[in-house]
Amino acid sequence: MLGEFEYALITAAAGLGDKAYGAAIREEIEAATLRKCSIGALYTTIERLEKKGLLKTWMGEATPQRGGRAKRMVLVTEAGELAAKNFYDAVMRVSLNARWAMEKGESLL
Amino acid sequence: MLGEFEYALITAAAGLGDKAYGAAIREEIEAATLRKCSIGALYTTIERLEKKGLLKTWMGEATPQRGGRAKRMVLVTEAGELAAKNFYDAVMRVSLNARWAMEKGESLL
DNA sequence: ACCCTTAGTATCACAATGTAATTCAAATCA
DNA sequence: TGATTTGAATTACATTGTGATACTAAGGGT
Repeated sequence: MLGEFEYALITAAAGLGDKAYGAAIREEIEAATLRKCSIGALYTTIERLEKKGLLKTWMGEATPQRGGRAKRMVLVTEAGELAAKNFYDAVMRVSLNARWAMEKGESLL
Repeated sequence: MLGEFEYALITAAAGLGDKAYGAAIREEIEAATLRKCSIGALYTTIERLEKKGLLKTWMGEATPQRGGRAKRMVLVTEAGELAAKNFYDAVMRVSLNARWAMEKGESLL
């Protein structure tokens, strides 16, 4: 099963589409999470997810701008999307009947 | 931050109210999760959560039925509920805009 | 030409979490 | 008494999460 950070990373990458690369993903995560995302967490996790086949990555070209170093581009694979969906569904299922999950009077059936 | 299993455990215990003890929680988790919950996962996690003040536990009386051994009763503390809520909210926030989280045409705003 | 700043990636070591396997305890029932 | 049943505890190891630190290359200013 995915961990919470892994889930956040996949979701961020998926949202960025073809603009997904390390640093951008990091910003996404911080925005969505409201917490710092350390460099170590980022690249270590990217590597692990790639090893599991949930991401595919490759080095892009360096861009012609100050500091424009080559980027590690990231693509979420089918397996990656599926894993994310499973994580999400699992949390939803567990949260049925949880007080903190019931807002707006939804009965969640 | 809580892990996913920790979240499931707190949620199960909260749902069981004053009937929350090791074995019952385990069944809850398996039902909600659709996956096996090993004994080790259970008690190790209970212990860790208690150490962090998210749960309180104590030994109950042995019940007068075959094998009715004393139970370790579990109560979710305020801090525990808060942590669970935070986990849930974090997942929700991260999942805004995620394709797999948008069902029923909700725009999620 | 040289150094500073900037955008990025890479790695290591360790902490926190997740899980299986195995053992122990106490109570009934035959 | 001893087999059966409910339930808890321990051990050891795998997986995830994270901070600290280092590295690389480009542009800009002087």
